[in-house]
Amino acid sequence: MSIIACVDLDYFYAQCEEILNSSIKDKPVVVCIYSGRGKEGGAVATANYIARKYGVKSGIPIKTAKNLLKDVEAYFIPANLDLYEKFSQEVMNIVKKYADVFEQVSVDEAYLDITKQSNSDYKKALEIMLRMKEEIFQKHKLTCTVGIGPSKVIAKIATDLKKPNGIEVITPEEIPLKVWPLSVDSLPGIGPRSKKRLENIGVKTIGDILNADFMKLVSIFGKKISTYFVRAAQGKETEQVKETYEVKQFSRMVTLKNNTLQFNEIKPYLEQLSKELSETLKSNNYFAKGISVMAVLDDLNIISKSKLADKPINSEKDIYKIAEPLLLDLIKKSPRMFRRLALRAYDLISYEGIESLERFV
DNA sequence: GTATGCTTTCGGC
DNA sequence: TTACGGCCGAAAGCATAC
Repeated sequence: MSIIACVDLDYFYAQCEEILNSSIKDKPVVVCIYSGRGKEGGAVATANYIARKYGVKSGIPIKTAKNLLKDVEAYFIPANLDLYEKFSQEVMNIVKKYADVFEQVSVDEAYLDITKQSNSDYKKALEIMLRMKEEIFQKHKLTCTVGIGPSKVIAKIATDLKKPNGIEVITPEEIPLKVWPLSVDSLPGIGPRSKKRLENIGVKTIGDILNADFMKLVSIFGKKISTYFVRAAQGKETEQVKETYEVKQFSRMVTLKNNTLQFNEIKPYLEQLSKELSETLKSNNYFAKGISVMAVLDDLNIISKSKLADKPINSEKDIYKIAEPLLLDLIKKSPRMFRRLALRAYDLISYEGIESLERFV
């Protein structure tokens, strides 16, 4: 039987800032991404748990956060993503050592297959993960939360139960007790929409999924998703921990100074994004075949248009040449003004891939 | 009808 | 009362080929 661990670095961006300046850590810390629109335009990336007690959380406008914290001393810090990336790499290098197979899924989260290390023994698995937590804290003064279970989904759910700075084991035998009473949206993949649809057929908890009429689930969600729900609820979904995590896309995004639908006003932003995206591709040794232009409208709805190039590209000029007609198309069909603009490169090919391709030509 | 591949939208962090 | 980032992966939606 597999034993999987999920490692989640606690309130990561804000914790990095606390480590950098320990004098702030007894106060609310809010890490912000400023848009450049007015002094306080922008959104909250994340906040420490003290700030969360006041209702501050990821995604809310910075102004809202300031209002929630107006009566207390609090720190609002602009995000320093490069710094967090560096912290992440150092910590993940420690985490890696404790895994048979290691998969990083985001800057602050990783899955570990620890079946062999633990000899399929949950008690041993707990000891190993406690040692890992200890090493991370000793070396970086950084806390994380670890969930351990028979599958990725159960490990993830275990993590969510003990945040922050916790550790939780859910053995297969404990799933009925610890997992089935939880609300359906504790299951990764079930958001507000699916939750509502499940509620309509009387399914409120994860355990309810297993008592529901399977054909009814299939009629609502289709066979594939319904099967996932059931397997995941049983702790029997078997998604593997994948060693190599290959990047699939790069994107760059900017908030316009003013909302507009004028091509002449938007053009300089597209040129800038083309330049930045080209630099990102080149510095990571990639070419892209697919280019997509995306606009966030003034009502925050998103429209996008994409196209495959005839050949892999990575120069600013080639990217812009594909992107400009896409932008003109979007402007033509947009029902509203643009607020933000993004440029994405997908269908990536690494330099090595190109070379091996050329050998066949 | 099903498989496949591409485009567009959604949602997590 | 409102206020609103910048990424990413993948699902959903759609077209085409057999």
